[in-house]
Amino acid sequence: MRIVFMGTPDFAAASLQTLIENGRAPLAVFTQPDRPRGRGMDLSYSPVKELALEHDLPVYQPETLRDGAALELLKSLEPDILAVVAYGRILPGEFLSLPRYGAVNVHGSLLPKYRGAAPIQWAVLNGDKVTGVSTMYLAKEMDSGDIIYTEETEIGEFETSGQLFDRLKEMGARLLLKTLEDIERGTAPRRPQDPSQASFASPLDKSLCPIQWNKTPREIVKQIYGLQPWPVATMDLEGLSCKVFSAAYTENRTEKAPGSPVSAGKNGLEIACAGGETLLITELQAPGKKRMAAADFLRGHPLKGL
RNA sequence: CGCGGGGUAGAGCAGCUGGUAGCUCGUCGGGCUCAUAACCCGGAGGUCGUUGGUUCAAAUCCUUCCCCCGCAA
Repeated sequence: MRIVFMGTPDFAAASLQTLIENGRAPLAVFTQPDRPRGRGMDLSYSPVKELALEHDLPVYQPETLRDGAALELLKSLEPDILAVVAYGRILPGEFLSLPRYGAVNVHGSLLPKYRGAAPIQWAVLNGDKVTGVSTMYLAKEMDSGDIIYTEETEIGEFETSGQLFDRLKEMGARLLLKTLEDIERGTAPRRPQDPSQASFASPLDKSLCPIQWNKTPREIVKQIYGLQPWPVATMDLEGLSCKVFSAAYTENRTEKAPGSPVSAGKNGLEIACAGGETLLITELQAPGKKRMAAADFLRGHPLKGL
């Protein structure tokens, strides 16, 4: 089967890796153009490009798919199927209908739930206990195509989006491999999504970061872990906007108003939440500093309110 | 040269309008206590990231390089 792979970030590279390892190396790889990134704004390759180059796969990085050139290029490759994983662009309809088997996609949620850009993060943020990955046929509307396979996994109570991301990218990679094999074999199922069950996972942004202490401890925990590795929950301490990385539940109750410090010690910084419950902040990062245990921070920044 | 913050005892910080360094925690020893992550007394531990310079004198001013971090992508 002649596969053309389209993908860009880490999540996509995992799928590409699995295809290569299992003798399904694509005949060409599309990925987003090199962009300046990182400190110093150096030009860098996407993870997919790095991997493709390692395996001497042809790499194409069109700036746009809509100028005709990209479509001609794809035609010349005569693919049987497009494997699209977090490519970063909407594919024009002609791309989807060109290959014999169409285009399949890996998505980090149990569709139709969490269509869109940040399905994994929203599953964590919303406190879901279970999520998963899906493979589907690409359709014009984002993430609305017919489902081929899904696979579930539990979300750990203190699992970050990043950790879940790493697990799901591997699950997604295996599911993609199975999907491609079964499509070629003619045994792949195809099930339309139930639009009434669809939800949309919008991209994350920094407005989600400040911790609202009038929420419950679990809601805040989910915010803290769901916003990692980016953009990271924040709280104000001594006038500093600190990133918050880890927290633990407590048995304590307090009369203090939500957001008030309740105790500060070697275990961390205890803050009042909704309903008199408290949350223990155990790891944070002050501006310009490294991430550190809350107890370490407290040594150099004794709180006045206690 | 994309913008910015920072590198001072094991840890986290202060000192930075120049005169060989201080706080909290930890650590070691002793004391108190039924007991303690409590308290008291005492001790150890730092070439102040690196290079060169200014100066009678620099952690403190200027300079080279290294490293860490945030923003932005």
